[in-house]
Amino acid sequence: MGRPRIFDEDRAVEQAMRLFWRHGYDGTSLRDLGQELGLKPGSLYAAFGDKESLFHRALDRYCDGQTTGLLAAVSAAGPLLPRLRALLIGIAQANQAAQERAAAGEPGDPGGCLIVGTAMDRADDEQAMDRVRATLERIDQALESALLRARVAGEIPASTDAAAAAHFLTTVLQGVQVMSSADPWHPRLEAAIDVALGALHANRPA
Amino acid sequence: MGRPRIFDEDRAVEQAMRLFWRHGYDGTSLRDLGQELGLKPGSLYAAFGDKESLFHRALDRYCDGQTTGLLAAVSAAGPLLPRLRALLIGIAQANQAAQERAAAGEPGDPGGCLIVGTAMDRADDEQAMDRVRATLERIDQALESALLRARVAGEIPASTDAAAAAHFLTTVLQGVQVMSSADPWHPRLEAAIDVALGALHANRPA
DNA sequence: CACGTTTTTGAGCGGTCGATCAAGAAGGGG
DNA sequence: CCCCTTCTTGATCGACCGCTCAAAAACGTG
Repeated sequence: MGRPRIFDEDRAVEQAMRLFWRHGYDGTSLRDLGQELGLKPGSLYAAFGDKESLFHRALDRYCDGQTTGLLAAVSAAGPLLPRLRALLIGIAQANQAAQERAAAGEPGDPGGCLIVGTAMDRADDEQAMDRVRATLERIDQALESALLRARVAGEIPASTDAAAAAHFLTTVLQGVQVMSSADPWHPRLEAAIDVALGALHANRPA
Repeated sequence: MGRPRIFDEDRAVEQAMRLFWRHGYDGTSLRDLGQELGLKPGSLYAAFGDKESLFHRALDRYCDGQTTGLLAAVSAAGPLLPRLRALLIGIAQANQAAQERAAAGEPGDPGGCLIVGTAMDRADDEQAMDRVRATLERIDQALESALLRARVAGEIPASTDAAAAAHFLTTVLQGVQVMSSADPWHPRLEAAIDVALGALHANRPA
């Protein structure tokens, strides 16, 4: 009973996520959100509570999307290292494309990374930081299990410390996010990625 | 002639830098700045122009400080790799200490990195992004020349591509900033750093 | 077709934002 | 000592912030 909702809650969270992704938490006002989502303040508050709660839901969605994409890219069949290479270069290319789109005023996914941005300017939002940490942990574990499989397959040396290598890759992944957000695509980043993956080929006990 | 200034402009920029560093651009209001710097709005505007100009000066100071510290750490005498290891672990420890200080409400340097934060949420501030890119470039070049010296000294293989390795290290450095901002210190990050530096020892042509 | 229930709507709350400006205070040059 | 210049001060501007709420609208139900 009662008047039915006119908007799709999932879709609204998705749009809110893109706004927060593009403009950050402080840079996204409730009026921006209301306009983009087609919701007046009253509906927005009835549906999501306050701005922080909506941000947390948007961040959750972003984290889910990122981990899902990474899991798919990493857990597919076949050699792991070429897929890792494609993944890292894909991040750089996505950021380059976003930057060109922004310069041309075209729509599309924002550049940068909401996880990195949240870690940088919402350090005292405990709930958000918990989500960031959990997501980095999931990425780490996905990479570790993929590395274990690659080790069994003989793709990387049997002496490889999979946990250390996984955390290394997670770190490189965040670094690539930062570098490619700051700098438009540069072939050197590709070379840097190859150095990173070469560390896995060549990883040996000290 | 005229009334002399009662505040030290350099010191004011330094304090502004710390505020922007800790709270980000949007999270730092002119009232915060005025209170911390002991300046009323009129003086602030007469001395620095608008908020964006003051931010650019603060960002410049931050970048100068970072590159100076890195140059000192990297261009000293002796083996390079141990110094790189100390540098990267020092970043992680500084972030851990800042996080503990923040939790205890004590003063001190903020955690995180203003360069990474700027890259994330001021992507369309061209002047700021130029400064970020230039700083990353300087870091890159400092690392490259240090690697060239280490190559001559036989510390790393003669076949090492110094430019690629330098960009790799710059990328890892940004990744360490992100990881250690998100997660309190974890021994695994140390292991990841060792994997990264192992890539230099073992770096070989493909 | 009324009724109760839920959602939508839009005005508007107190507060803060970045920025401005006139008036007063504090120096140096004549 | 007075004047001109510069800096400081504090009130204040319009705009926007996150947020609230009463009234209107749109359903299921009796």
